[in-house]
Amino acid sequence: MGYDHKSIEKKWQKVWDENHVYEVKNNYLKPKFYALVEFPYPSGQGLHVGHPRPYTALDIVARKKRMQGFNVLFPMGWDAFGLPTENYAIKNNIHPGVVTERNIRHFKAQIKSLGLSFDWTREINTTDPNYYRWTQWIFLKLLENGLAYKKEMAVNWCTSCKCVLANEEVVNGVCERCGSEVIRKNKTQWLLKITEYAQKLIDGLDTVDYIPRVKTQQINWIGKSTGAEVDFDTTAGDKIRVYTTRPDTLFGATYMVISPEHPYIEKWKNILKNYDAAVDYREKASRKSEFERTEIVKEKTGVRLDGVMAVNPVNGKEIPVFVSDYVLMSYGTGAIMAVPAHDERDYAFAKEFDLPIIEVVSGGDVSKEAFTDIQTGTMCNSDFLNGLSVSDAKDKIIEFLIKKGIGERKTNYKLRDWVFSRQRYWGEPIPVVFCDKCGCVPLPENELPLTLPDIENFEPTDNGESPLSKVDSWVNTVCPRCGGPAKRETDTMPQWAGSSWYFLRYCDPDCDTAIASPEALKYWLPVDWYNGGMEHTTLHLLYSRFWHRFLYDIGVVPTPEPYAKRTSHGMILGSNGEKMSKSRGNVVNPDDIVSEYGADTMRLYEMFIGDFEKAAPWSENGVKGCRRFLDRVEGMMYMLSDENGLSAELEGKIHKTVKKVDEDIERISFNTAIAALMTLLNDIYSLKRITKGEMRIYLSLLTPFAPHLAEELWSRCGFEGLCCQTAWPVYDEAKTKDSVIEIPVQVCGKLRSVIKVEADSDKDSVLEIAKSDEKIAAQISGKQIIKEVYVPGKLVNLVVK
RNA sequence: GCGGGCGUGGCGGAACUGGCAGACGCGCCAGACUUAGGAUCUGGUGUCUUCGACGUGGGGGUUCAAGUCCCUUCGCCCGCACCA
Repeated sequence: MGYDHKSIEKKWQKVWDENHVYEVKNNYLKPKFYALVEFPYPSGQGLHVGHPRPYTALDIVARKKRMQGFNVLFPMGWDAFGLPTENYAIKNNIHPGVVTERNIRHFKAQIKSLGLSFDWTREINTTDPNYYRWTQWIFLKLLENGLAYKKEMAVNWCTSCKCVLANEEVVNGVCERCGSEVIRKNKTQWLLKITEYAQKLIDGLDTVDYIPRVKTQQINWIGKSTGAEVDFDTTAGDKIRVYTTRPDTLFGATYMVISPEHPYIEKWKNILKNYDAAVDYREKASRKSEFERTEIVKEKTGVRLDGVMAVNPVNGKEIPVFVSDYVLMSYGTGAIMAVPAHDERDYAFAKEFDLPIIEVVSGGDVSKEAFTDIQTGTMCNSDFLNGLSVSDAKDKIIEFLIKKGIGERKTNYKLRDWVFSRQRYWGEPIPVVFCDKCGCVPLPENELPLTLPDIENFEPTDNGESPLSKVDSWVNTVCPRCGGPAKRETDTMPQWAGSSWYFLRYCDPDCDTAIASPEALKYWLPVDWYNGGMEHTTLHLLYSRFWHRFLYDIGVVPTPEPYAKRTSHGMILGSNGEKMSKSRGNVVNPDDIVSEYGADTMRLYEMFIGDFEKAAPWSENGVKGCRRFLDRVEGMMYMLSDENGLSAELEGKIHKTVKKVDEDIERISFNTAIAALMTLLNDIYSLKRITKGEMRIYLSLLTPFAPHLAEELWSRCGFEGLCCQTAWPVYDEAKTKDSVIEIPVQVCGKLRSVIKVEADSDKDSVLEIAKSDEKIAAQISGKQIIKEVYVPGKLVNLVVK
């Protein structure tokens, strides 16, 4: 039963292709609209039902904007470097390039079957040397501007992937990709100074339209805090600097804590009576993985350094110095002043080690717990700060510290620099060489792209070197500066490199003189609407904003921010409400749905499934319901009259529906837009008649959601041109309003009746009609009306006694 | 612990600035057409003690009026997690 989706969908996809209807030219005279979805990683598993959800959503937006006369850029490509492909290649002994090509072919066929209006002439692939040439170019620019550097550091090391991970890639102490244990390991790594952009990345959020949870998550991740750095003298005759957000509590500092990795342990080697214990503690801490170290939050451990004391600069008191792993070397100065009365961690530590707790902000009960409220407290036991509020005390103490030359204001960020090296084969080679004479030398731009050598064995080495290190002919080269022998960098870039700027390449994908021509960038940027997963908020989204802002600062791109608007879709779960996975056996293959019900049904269902931003469980019955709707749409063909105008019965409803669908698409409410189309269809079915004029509008509204069927019916109605190229319907606000409206009438807030009134009636006449209504009269008879409420066009409420 | 979000029929979910709670779809019930129905069409469908009352996790409040605002409490999801 129903229409033949297979032949219809194939037929119209061919027509669209042959007529190049979705291809877009850089026509700088037309108003532009740039709609973007995150390009997929072409995995071996093929398309997941989760992929079409954001794709269809922005396809609807793109189609609507196109119909509204915009020059719409809606591109697609492949984020194709990455570990799973490489691991698959190792296991099956196939070149990752071959695997990638095969996966892309499969993905592309699947995506194409959905009838998405991507401009495939702009398809890009991050593993294409003509693409990664420019990824490498951006790296050289970062290097040139001092934003890329090499450093030996403790890194997150995935024991299974044998590879370094960025902080953002470690989730609950395990590798985000494979779930294996992540340990700390010292390695020399490339890093990018994203921290230098921390403030710009926060400030930029004020200028863009992102859904609030994306903004707050980025702000929290960057983690700005303000306070002061303060120098404490020590009995060793040197100074130790701490960072604190609460300089106001300085009088309450009763001990100091330094991180186990703090260099002063070595510096004080000869004066410490328990140096061995400190070193032992440091060893133990270093052997803990990140996971273990953060898991044991309950108990505080540490070692008191014997032989050295710090001196509180405001009262001259000597206070003990501890080593504890609750202080991190990588944040602030790696040392803190501990104020147990007003910090929960210090409080717990002080209780554990039986240290004095001195209240310096009154308002709480420090014998029970730390008092951390900065709004209500008043300073006490603090000499010249006594009686001040916390914020006034902060200003005053900082002034004091500055005057004495023992401290200054300081802002810190939790954000760390981006670890940019990966010891793997399948990534962009980092375009630098190491020369004995000249050190690290960047490749000249005209030597880009530095292509990956074709190799046989992609197995990572056990010593943590990239597989590239085994290719002597590639590694050994000449120094571009002195011509002497040099060795290439063998680490490659992380997967996030190629995706940090791909939206720029779409603007001008074949440009071979720049990442894209300045004209194209000026025209298309910023991306008007970018949709993607929440899981990329602190990874891809932040990284790409960083690169973009950098490119703006050096004059390569015309806008400080890459994306004007960011939305995010929810996950599609299995029908049991759990995440889809092979092990749970609840996976739905999009190909099966397209084959059995058609692409239009698939699209419609994923848009109708629920709130676009929330997770929603799959329901085969829901799919069937959407297919039933489309069959009923097709059924309208048998009710078609020859009239061209709008019938009196439907005119108002049609204008309302146009308005509703239009507005709902803009506010990401696709499910209610579809509901409006269903309601209108039900109205048409009750009339059993539809005019050609009505059909024309109906199909125009439907085509962004179900483009194949809309196109088919458009042609069967004999309408000119293509449905997807027709103008988006315009509604008349006046016609969305009814002349006679229904007004609910309440008595004492309880609904008692509904009356019909002229829409422009005044308060008195509405109240009169209401009171004369039979049911209302019965309710109010013999009672005194003490209040009459009329909300124009909404309701009447009579309060009686 | 901190930050963000959520809690509405049997289910997915509507309800935009407080103004008819439950749109639309699924499921279910009844009827029609049928040899048949897991197809289609038509009608019904929040709950109950059904001319009425009660209903948006629980309790309290503001208001003529509360799913929506305020306080409080319980439960769930997501993010961060010793960041001084």
